[in-house]
Amino acid sequence: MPQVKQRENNRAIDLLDAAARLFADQGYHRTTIRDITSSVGMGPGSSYYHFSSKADMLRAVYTEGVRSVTESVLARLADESDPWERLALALEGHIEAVLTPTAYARVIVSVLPDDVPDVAGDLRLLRDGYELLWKELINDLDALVDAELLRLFLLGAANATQIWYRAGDLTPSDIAAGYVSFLRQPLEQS
Amino acid sequence: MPQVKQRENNRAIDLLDAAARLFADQGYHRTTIRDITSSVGMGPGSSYYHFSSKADMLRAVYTEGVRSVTESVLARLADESDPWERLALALEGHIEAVLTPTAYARVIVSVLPDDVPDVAGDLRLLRDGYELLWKELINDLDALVDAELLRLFLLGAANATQIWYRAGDLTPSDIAAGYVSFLRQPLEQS
DNA sequence: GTCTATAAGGCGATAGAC
DNA sequence: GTCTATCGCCTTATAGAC
Repeated sequence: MPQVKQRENNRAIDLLDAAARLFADQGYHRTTIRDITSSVGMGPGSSYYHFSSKADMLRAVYTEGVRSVTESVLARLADESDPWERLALALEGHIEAVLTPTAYARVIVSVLPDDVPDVAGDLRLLRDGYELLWKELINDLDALVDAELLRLFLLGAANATQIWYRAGDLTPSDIAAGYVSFLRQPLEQS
Repeated sequence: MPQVKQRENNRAIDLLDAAARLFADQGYHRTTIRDITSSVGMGPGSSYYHFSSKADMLRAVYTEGVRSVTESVLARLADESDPWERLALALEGHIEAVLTPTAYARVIVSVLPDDVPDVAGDLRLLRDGYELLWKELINDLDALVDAELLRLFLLGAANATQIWYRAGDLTPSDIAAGYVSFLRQPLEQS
């Protein structure tokens, strides 16, 4: 399997950039190999020099998506030790990655593993690895609730931003701060 | 446009049942007309007597999905006046509809309007109508927060259950109760 | 109302020239 | 490494028999 060779002046990266954008914008099935190659000025058959199949391109996009969102979240956590502040920072990193037009991480939200049976197992493993990070963040809150349900609640809401968000309204940072405050403060007036 | 004729012994309904199930399970694009017709014992061309196109079937499924989830939510609200209890009941109705294998409402979550440009406008109108109900429910809380963001937060998390839920764990009712309690009570120990 | 056969086009992937 | 041409398959939708 011809993987992406870093550091080389490599057109494979151009292909992946285009694939990530198109997969996120149109979905995997509606995106054709011709869409991807033509958007980087290649002929229809040329992508097969770099990737063995369309599903192989998705796997490469997913891998880079998980790597970059993990890096982005961890970078924000470096200098913070308060668990609730850490949660807010992580959420900000996650939402920003999920909403940034050029970010590969968009695809790990918009394309579900089951959408592409050929590589579903690989995609699920990548997702699962990333979610370990979130299990830790939630556990560190020591909240007296079902930690797993809380994680699914928060991450579900965070990923759903991709469906309704349109630039110009709130910033990803506003959304993250709002979401954490919903949980942190009691909303009920008593 | 040959719409579904109620009260008649009509195989169109069999087709819609199959289409709803397949669209929700596999997505719209991966589901073929042959999948749908063969699962009700019809030949490939016969669906065109009842529906003018595949997108037309999706529109019919969406319409019934919105109608039934609205009905299900409103039924639960009939005898309750406390705004937080109403929210919990509505969420339970919504999540149950979104998770029940035979419910058409699954499709309004799993198939996004933009997935099918041909009928995207119609689908968006149907969704918007349903969301009015939720704007009311959230406003009635009189919570001192951005009501629109709170609605998107809660509904986003509720719809995301469809991705991770597997029967046998929690019930839809457990999930709804948990989600509302996360918002209602302060999670932070101070 | 449903069937079979087929039209018309798009798809992923391959082959061989350059 | 990229091109063009094409294979083989699958798709939605239509036509006409029954």
